[in-house]
Amino acid sequence: MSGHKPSPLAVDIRRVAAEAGVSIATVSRVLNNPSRVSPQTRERVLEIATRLGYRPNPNGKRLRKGRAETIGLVIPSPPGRFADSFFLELLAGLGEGLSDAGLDLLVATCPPGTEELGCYRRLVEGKRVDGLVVARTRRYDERIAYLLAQNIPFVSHGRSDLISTPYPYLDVDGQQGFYMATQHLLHLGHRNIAFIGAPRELNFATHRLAGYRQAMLEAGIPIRPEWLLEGDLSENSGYQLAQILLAPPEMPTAILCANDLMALGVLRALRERGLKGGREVSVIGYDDIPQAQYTDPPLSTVHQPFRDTGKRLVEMLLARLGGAPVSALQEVWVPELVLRGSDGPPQP
Amino acid sequence: MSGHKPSPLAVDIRRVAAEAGVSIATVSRVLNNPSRVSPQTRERVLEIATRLGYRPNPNGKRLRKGRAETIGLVIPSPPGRFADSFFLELLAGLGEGLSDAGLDLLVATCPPGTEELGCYRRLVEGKRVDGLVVARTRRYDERIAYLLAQNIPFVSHGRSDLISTPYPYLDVDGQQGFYMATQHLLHLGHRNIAFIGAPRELNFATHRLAGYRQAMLEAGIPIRPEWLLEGDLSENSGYQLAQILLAPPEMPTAILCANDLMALGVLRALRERGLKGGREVSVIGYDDIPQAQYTDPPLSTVHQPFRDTGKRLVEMLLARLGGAPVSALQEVWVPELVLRGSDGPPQP
DNA sequence: GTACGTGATGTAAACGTTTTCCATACCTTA
DNA sequence: TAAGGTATGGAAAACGTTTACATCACGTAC
Repeated sequence: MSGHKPSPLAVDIRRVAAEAGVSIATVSRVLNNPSRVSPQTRERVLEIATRLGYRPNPNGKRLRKGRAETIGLVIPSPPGRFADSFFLELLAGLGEGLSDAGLDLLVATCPPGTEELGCYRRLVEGKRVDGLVVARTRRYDERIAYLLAQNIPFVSHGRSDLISTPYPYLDVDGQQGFYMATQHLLHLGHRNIAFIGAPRELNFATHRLAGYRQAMLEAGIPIRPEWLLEGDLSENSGYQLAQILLAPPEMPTAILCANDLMALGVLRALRERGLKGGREVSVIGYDDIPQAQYTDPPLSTVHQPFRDTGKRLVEMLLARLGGAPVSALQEVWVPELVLRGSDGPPQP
Repeated sequence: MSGHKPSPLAVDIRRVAAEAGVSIATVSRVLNNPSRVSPQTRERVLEIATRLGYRPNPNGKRLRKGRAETIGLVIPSPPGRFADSFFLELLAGLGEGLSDAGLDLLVATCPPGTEELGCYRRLVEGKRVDGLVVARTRRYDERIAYLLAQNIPFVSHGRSDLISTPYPYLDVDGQQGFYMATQHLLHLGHRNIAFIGAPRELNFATHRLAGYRQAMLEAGIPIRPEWLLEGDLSENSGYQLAQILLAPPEMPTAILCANDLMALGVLRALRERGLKGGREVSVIGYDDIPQAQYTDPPLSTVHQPFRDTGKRLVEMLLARLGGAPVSALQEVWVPELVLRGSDGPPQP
């Protein structure tokens, strides 16, 4: 019992050619290299092709061209998937540009126990993709090292510090972002500013921390080690760490969080203690996730334009596939500090 | 300036055959139909194939077999993308089963302005996928109608009411879920239960509403029209509608929300008015998104096993591709009511 | 001893494109 | 008018598989 039969009359290039009274070569040329064929026949073939609803079979094309006409994105295994909206926005941005270029987007999620690199191997060594987008870069990123070694085109969202060979990336400058955020708090008069960071192996963790450090250093304010914590980017983690920070004897007057989710947790902890974010304690997050507008108080944060990022990443990858040199494909964007209600001058 | 060169020595089936001293047909058989070849040669070929790291070129295979070896998922355009974690969990579940089966997952996101059906057309008429997963079904779902008409295998997450031809689906019974939730509230003594629903065209909206209606009917409690609202599933929408419900003269003692995000909004509205969820007003959501555990109070809700759903959807789709009859591929799961802190007996 | 099934392998065709090479006809130019 | 360039289109090879069919050797049954 066969579940489905293939479409009754597959209309292939032969059919179009026959109908138009030309060779298949001509039909192919009309579609891929229109200038190589006379206007009259071009029109005729085109008309017939659309009338018949002809769509070149992608597999034939791919085989002949030796390309997959597909780019890949590997989504890390979900235990540790803390940024849902990030990936979906990115996906949306990627998809948009790709379908315009006639490319497909292959998404692989590596199963929980699996080595992430294995997913990449499968995709590139199995010739399933022409290029890749690498997200959530780590400080030393073996994925990037691997792709460089294989000499396969890719672009990375975020840099990887400890890799010497240049490669294309698009990064939003987390250092700058948190430099601005910290400076803002300093200008408001804060001196006791705590920092809840991200896991060290993630590259942006280092950058955001560096921004905080730089601002504090410039202001001549020493950083208390007990106010320098590291969370796992989950809401709950922010909540837990806030408990530590808010315990006596001395509380910070402001808390900087490496992402919004943790900031949400901090706000929850404040609320439970009857403290109001933005009054007793200022809180600033990073990412500007959708919920950030609706917290109580609305969360001040550093905005990342994920969607635009995705779109640009596609452009860069396309350029790379087209042979553009790496040096032209390294961008660092400056993020924007979005002040809502969760920051304010310190209580006297 | 070419961005990258293809791998220096592509190892194809010919190479393996030559190395093993057999014909390419034999190599192919070893990989696809091992019983057709003698144990000795099978071993030898296998050994050589792995030593050389041979991977059949997917495009050759796909062309010959006339299949895409890919299944598709269309993610709706993000304005209106209210369930981030839903799609990512689903993706994770799908991906897991698929890579085991050697299939790829093609994800298309239709650009904001675009007709969603167009994405489906592109995928199936362009022969880019062998099958599809349809998510977030609508009451009359043109996508399902289209796929049925095209006779292309698919499974749907959720049913579509107004389509007569049977098709494979996996649904979590929202009616049952909210029937249980409402009954629970009734048992607690609530009589004034409001309902914030989802947009009517979404199929689960109808189901969840029906569960509420059924329980109220059985209890002999008339439903007040002013307590029957419809939101857009966003957190903010829940917040706005709660303002209406909480306005004098008379407030409901419990509010049922068609999804957790809106329930979060309701909790926020309560908080702002100094009311405590679960004491003054009970709130129950639907979905059990990650944040639900961490709200204040923790949100009582109806749990949907998205990940398992994704895994099962793949199994069903595979079965369908293998020719299983539709009648064996229709499942309705019973969800689980998860009681946390946001429900309780009504205030006297 | 001939005929025949059977198991193992090879040959070659096909899948649907793109692209290289040729052939033809035309136009230009000396 | 001959020579050579240019525009146009066709024939055929190639991309890397899978699979229908042919071949061959061998054991078995009569």
